[in-house]
Amino acid sequence: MPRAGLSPEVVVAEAARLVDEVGPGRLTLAAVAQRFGVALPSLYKHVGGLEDLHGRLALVAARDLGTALRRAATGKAGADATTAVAAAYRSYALEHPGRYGYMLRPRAGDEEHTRASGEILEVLGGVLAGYGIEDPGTVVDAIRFLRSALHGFVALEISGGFAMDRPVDTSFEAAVRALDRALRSWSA
Amino acid sequence: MPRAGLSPEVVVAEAARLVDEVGPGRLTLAAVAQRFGVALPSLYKHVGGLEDLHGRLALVAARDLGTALRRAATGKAGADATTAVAAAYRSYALEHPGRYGYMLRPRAGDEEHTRASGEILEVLGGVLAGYGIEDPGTVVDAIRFLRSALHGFVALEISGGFAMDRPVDTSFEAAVRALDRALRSWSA
DNA sequence: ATCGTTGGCTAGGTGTATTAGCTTTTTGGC
DNA sequence: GCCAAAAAGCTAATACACCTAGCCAACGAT
Repeated sequence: MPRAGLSPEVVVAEAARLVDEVGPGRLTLAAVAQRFGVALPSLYKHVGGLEDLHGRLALVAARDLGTALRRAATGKAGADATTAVAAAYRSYALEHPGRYGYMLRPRAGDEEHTRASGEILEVLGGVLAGYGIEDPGTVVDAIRFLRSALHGFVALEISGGFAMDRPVDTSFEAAVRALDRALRSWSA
Repeated sequence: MPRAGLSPEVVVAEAARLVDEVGPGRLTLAAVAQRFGVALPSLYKHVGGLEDLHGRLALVAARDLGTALRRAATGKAGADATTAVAAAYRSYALEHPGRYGYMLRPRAGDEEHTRASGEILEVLGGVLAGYGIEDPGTVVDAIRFLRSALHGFVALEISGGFAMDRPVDTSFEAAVRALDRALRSWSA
């Protein structure tokens, strides 16, 4: 019985790769086990079950997206920052559609996920600072608006919701410009 | 063996009610059958299976949302139309979170769903007309932007993504105003 | 070398989806 | 009204998937 060298991290990473291929909702422990050439129950030595795995994917997605956004935002401000962060957001979601789909479904009371989400919000807040949006309440509104537009766009794109005959890239650029205008006039 | 009086419509309607209670992803044929006091396989006389049921829910959601938006938009233009349509969109999604979650996952090649989605897009296009956005390509971009923002907002709200300490209603109003500004300056 | 811990395994139970085939009810033509 | 055909329910059986329990081999520290 040679060992497969599993660990929680390895299992989650492979599950993330798998779910990006097959799509969210089609992730099964059976398939993950098969990838490792291991019997299904062996996975329970590393993760708590399917729900637990979902939650871990949510964490991975939130963390990775957060760092991607952070990278994209550094050294930029205003429209540049908006464009860069939006592009990074979309890239991550399109390259990792499976894990992205789990990002919003963390395990109940997952402190790490809360922190990872906070990182994302902080980056978005930083973008807003470049527009002079500072009032605490207003910042929350603007963050939610920005996040809604980005999430909505990529969610629709991933699910094939953009069927009309126009390049999605073009529409995304237009959306980013629209966001920029909305943020510039936020105080109005 | 008295009959239960099932039909495709009745089954789908009950499934829609159920999924709004338990949440998308927790819909099972077993639970639907139990609601009717009927054995599970009996459902197969009316729907083609779980996947088929999902697709039918997608159709119901798209149709009902479309008519709700149409009602909200009639007799309004500009910011009024935007506000009314946005409110109707959010209301439908919050009142029917389960079926809303299936709206974007129609059965492959579902012609009726395409038509129902077209109705939604048409209403949104009508809103844009009030802003003088007429160029065909530009209209598509604006529709996608509007839809992204609305979908993103309610998707985040339904999944509990708005955890910060500020009323979601307030943020939604701010988002609608931002959308209005972005649309007013669309040609810029 | 050994002993405890860890990481695999098999076996078994539960729940869901699905198909096959049977029976009863309803219905429609005569 | 009767009787055949269709429709709508059923039970039985299969196929997966998740999960738990408990066994045994491999590894690592002493």
